[in-house]
Amino acid sequence: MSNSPPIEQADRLLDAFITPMTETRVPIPTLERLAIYLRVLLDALEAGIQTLSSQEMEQHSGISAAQFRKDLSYFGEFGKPGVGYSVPALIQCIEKILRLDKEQPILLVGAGNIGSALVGYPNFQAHRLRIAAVFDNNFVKIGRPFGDLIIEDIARVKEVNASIGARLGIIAVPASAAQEVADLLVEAGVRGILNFAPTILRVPPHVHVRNVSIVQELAVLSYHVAEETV
Amino acid sequence: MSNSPPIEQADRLLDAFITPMTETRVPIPTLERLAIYLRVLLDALEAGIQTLSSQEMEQHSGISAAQFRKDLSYFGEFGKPGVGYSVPALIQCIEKILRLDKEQPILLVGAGNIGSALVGYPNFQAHRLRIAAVFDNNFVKIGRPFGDLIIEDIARVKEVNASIGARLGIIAVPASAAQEVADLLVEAGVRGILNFAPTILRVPPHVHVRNVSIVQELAVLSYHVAEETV
DNA sequence: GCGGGACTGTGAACGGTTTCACAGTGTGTG
DNA sequence: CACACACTGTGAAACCGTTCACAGTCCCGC
Repeated sequence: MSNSPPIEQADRLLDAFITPMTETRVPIPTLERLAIYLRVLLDALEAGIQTLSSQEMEQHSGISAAQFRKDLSYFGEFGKPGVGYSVPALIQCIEKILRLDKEQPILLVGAGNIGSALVGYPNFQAHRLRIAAVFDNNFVKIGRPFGDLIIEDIARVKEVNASIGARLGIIAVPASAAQEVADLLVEAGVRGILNFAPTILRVPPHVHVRNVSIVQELAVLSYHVAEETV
Repeated sequence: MSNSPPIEQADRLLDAFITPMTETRVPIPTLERLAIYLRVLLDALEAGIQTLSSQEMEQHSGISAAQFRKDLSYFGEFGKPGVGYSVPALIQCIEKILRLDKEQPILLVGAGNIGSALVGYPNFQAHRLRIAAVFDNNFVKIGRPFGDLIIEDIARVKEVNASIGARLGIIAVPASAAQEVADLLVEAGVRGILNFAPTILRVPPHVHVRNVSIVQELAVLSYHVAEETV
């Protein structure tokens, strides 16, 4: 897998994440930024850039150079003083940290509009995120094709995931059904849920939930655009 | 418009937002939570609940009672000691704070999968968010119907918005076109942009941008689901 | 092989949010 | 009318994340 010039550095880097450094919890904002760095790095790679300094990262990502270095310091040492960061090596490191180095199967629940947008989403592939199965509770939809997949009965989610082994799930159903779906996903072994439904999900402590709320985002913007008028 | 029991209180509350209290900037996390409170309150209203304490809000929203009270304190005093908060009155207040009390027209750019999901999104209506026009640059799509609307040429966005007067825009186009679209939106008078494209947009300081990145969300979850395995 | 320049990694200072704890206030009851 | 109760609103403390600034390291040229 990739014999980029600085082999030994790459190996050193790839091992780094194994040691979770100290016992320090990694701040969630840091994880979110990691994904941004990765995007910039992938663009840089495409542009043929081999090396990047934290200064240059600041220009491309809008995140301060100090922040970038601090974020990486939670996981190890990835740069060379006087030079910067090897683009391909750092990509591999961040991918490994975020577990995007191996394909991540994902269960999608809800074969509606949002679900359609997700299965057709082109950016998943670059990050090895793959929607491995689609579920719905509408018997009219069950059995129909959906992208490359066939819509399955949500009642069978545990059964289906026994062979897939996905740890991530996406809930794209109406709010009224979301909690029920969450319970089924958890029972099927899912540990991380991306929730598009406007509800607070109750899940066991070992399950992580992230909510995507378009209305919430627009509400914050709505406040800001008016603020400046007053 | 609603003559709920505590009329005089409602009026007192509605005036409160006019005074931006002190010069204190409202924290963005507070604004984000405001939208969550609003959702809980609307659910409560539907369930016929007239009064809510900060304790009950904590149970329904997952946000601590102290946080809830502190958040509201940025805008005024909305509760009655010993009783709690009037649900209908507080709904009106938060709507007014977030400028969701009057219809907010929104320009949508990108008539693809995400765009489809957005025009069909049922939750917008409850918050008086309305997609007032849809644009694309693909001449095959221009002129076609899209939900209740007709897809217009992105080149005409300024012209079209002269009559709509929207201050909010949504970018749902590929990353390669996002910056160009952002520039056009800003020129058309948009002050707040919700960006679905995986790029950092450069905009003038008076324009607010919020990014929605599904990949980023999944990346954070991906980290967490693996973390607990080690 | 040595010196200068460039850039990283990180402890310490800073600033902003969240949490705490309690004083203040309205309500209902006897 | 007075007391007990319930709950709010808010200064102060605690916590966390960001920013700063510099010591340490590496590379390159001479």
